Amino acid sequence: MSVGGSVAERAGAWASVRDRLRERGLRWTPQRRLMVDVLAQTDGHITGAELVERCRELDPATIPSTVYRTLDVLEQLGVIRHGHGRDGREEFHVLPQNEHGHLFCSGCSGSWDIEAPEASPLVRALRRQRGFAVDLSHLTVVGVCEDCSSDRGVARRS
Amino acid sequence: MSVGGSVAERAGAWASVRDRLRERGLRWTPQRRLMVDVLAQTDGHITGAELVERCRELDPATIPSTVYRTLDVLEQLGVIRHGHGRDGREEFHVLPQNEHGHLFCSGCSGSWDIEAPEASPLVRALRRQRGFAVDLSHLTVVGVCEDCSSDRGVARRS
DNA sequence: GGTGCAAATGCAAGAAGTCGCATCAGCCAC
DNA sequence: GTGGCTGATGCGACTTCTTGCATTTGCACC
Ligand SMILES: [Mn+2]
Ligand SMILES: [Mn+2]
Ligand SMILES: [Zn+2]
Ligand SMILES: [Zn+2]
Repeated sequence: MSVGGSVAERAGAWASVRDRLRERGLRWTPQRRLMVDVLAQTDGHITGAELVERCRELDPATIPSTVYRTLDVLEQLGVIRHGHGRDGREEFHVLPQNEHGHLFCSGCSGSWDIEAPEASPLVRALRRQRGFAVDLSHLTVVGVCEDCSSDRGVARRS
Repeated sequence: MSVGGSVAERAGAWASVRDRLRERGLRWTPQRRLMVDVLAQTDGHITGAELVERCRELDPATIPSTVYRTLDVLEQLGVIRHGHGRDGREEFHVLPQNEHGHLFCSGCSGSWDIEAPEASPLVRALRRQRGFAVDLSHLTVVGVCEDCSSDRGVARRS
């Protein structure tokens, strides 16, 4: 399930989490409420460890295993989606306005978003050749950026 | 540095590791010799944890931190290259005959290789638009395969 | 064959999760 | 409001990997 881009839709998505859980026979607990509060104030990306930390600031009794399990549930609801950062660790896209992947340079550690139009050559090729539907949020491409390859990855430009 | 595809080139690449280390002022130790022996008998992919285990079978005194540090060194020599598996953990391509990425279905847990021709639409688009050189060995694409999307990801076909 | 320096190792502590299990508590029915 | 079912939490053990530091050892040079 995807979430729309307007401010109202974003606010609505968070407000509806409680009801969406109950519809599925799942429960609305103080721990989940805290996590949703923190996520609603988060823009862009967050790792599990970062979320544990931010929840602990508000409630020091926060338990990591509960946070990680709830992240799984929230992803099933479609309110967050994970990709993988430079080191392969999961990073959650929090209500992404526009679905995107990530591009990392292994030379300079730079990173850029990959928007849908840029990914479409791959997405279309896999769809046509295999009927495979690529998850763009989950796409992480690594390589060497233009600056780093002309620098040979080491020298500083003048 | 990339390694060729013939049997002779593969054997040669392993045999030259000792000299390639020394050229760089690095050392050839019993621990490194063991790891190279194990890797030379490995086809395809291996994780750090798997390599630790296989080294321990031959030398129970094997220490994980030594293995992980040596994997970094061997990757710098170009004799292995890492990508990321389904869970984001590093997986090392051991003397890959043909460089390839991986495609994972999140519905059925299926996986397939992505060979260069299939990746070339993405590789060319990023090269043209950004001058970015994609590392195909490092590419992991996740999504839903044809069977899983026609099944709605759950039903069994008749 | 010794010597010395820098690289590598072993070890221990810690980070980031994951999992099983006993206990707790949301929530639906009454 | 109470009770009870079942899902969620807390907790502890474990996995996989990382890092700092003291100690060891490869190897270039003589
Ligand atoms: Mn990587
Ligand atoms: Mn993933
Ligand atoms: Zn760069
Ligand atoms: Zn599938």
